[in-house]
Amino acid sequence: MVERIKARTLRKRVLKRIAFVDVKPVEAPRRIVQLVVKDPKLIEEVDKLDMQDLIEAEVERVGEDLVVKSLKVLFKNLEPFPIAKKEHGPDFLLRMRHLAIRGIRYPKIFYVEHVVTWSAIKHLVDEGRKRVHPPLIIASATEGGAILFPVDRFGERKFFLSESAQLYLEAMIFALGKVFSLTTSSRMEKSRTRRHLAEFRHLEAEAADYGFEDILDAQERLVKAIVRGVLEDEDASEIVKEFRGKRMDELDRLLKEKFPRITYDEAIEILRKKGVDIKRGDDLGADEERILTEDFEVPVFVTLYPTEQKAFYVKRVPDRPEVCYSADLMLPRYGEITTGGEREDDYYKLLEEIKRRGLKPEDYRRYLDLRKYGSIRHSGYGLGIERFVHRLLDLEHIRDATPFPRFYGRSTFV
RNA sequence: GCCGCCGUAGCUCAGUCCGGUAGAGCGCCCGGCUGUUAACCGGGCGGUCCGGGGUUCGAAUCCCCGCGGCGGCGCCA
Repeated sequence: MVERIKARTLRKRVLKRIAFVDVKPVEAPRRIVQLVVKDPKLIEEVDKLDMQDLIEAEVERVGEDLVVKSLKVLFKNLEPFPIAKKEHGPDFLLRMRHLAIRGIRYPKIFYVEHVVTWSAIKHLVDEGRKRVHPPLIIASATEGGAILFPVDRFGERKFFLSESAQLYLEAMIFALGKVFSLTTSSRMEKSRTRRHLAEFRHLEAEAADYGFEDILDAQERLVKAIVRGVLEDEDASEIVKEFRGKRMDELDRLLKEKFPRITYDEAIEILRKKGVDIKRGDDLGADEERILTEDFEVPVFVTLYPTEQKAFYVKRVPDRPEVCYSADLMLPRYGEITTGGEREDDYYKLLEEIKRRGLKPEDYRRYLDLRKYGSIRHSGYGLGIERFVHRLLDLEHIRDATPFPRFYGRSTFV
């Protein structure tokens, strides 16, 4: 049976009387197919092929082989493809990212990212959440930091790129109850680490009538739904196995076991027992997070952080106002993957907290209105898609978890 | 904002400590090979040694400044 195939060449091995060409079919570029060429005239043609030429071939299946019967070059490279089969440095691959994504490794990563994203969205919709579309140009900071990207002169005023949709989601719960958004958040954090991007895909959710425990449960369900979705997808599951090597049991346990929940105070105690010089009130740095999670096999929630360490909008624990209803979900040996909590719903307490932190109440007038005109207990969380993929695939650097990464310290972008 | 490392062929790097006329592998071009799969074997082409200044008879190599890249801290998802 002869079939026609349109494909892009990837590698070739040409011998005297036989040639082999690895190609990626146009309609399924993640698949690598080996074509066998025996006809002397066609071998001559194959010898002239460059990587990434687009060919059309008639092939016949002979046993295991796909034997080429005819060959036509539809698009010929004008110059040799710059990306070789062998090793490249990170800088070169970033400069060439628009071409590198044609390779073997990147398509796998971005396919998994698609499955991760889709599994998350499907889970949230199945749970009754509605997807909403918050703005990306904002007037004032969500968390009051100096990390905002300014939008240069939009009219008279200066605006910024959003670093979180949270404040808008809090408004939207009054329209739709349980909502979520998937937007691009931008943060000018001057971070040069393998888990930071200046621009990342931010999945955020907010729900009316959700308390602190409810939102922890919601985050646990989401993380499990994503992992389940990936494992149930045959291709994605295979890719994850390939990237993670033997460490698949960790994912099986993640699905089966309830995520432990320890308080910040308990985390400090654990660290002290492990010989870390730390006391209550201190920040949990990267080292501390790693040491803390090294004995856990599944993600662990660290809850009830000191109020001073968290944002102004987090609700304080009524009989212990020095701590608040905020939790980070930490992955073993990685660190934070989500942060969530219950929001302060009392107008006067929120106003007082804004003033106490030196923020301007007029910048948060509309946010305060959400409490002024009849509020409700509510909670939410945020998850970084790239971080999830980074950890799921055990990638060296988070910048490989997005096609066109932007991060601090790089002067040019593809 | 802070700490550390690096810049040599299209790509990945050696040569830098201890100054003396530029190297390898891959890619590319040519030739060989009946089953390859990072094919293999032989040959060839290919260089502003990041830029500028200084020391020296002589600088890829030592010193200073600049630019670019990489890792980490803090911050965060």
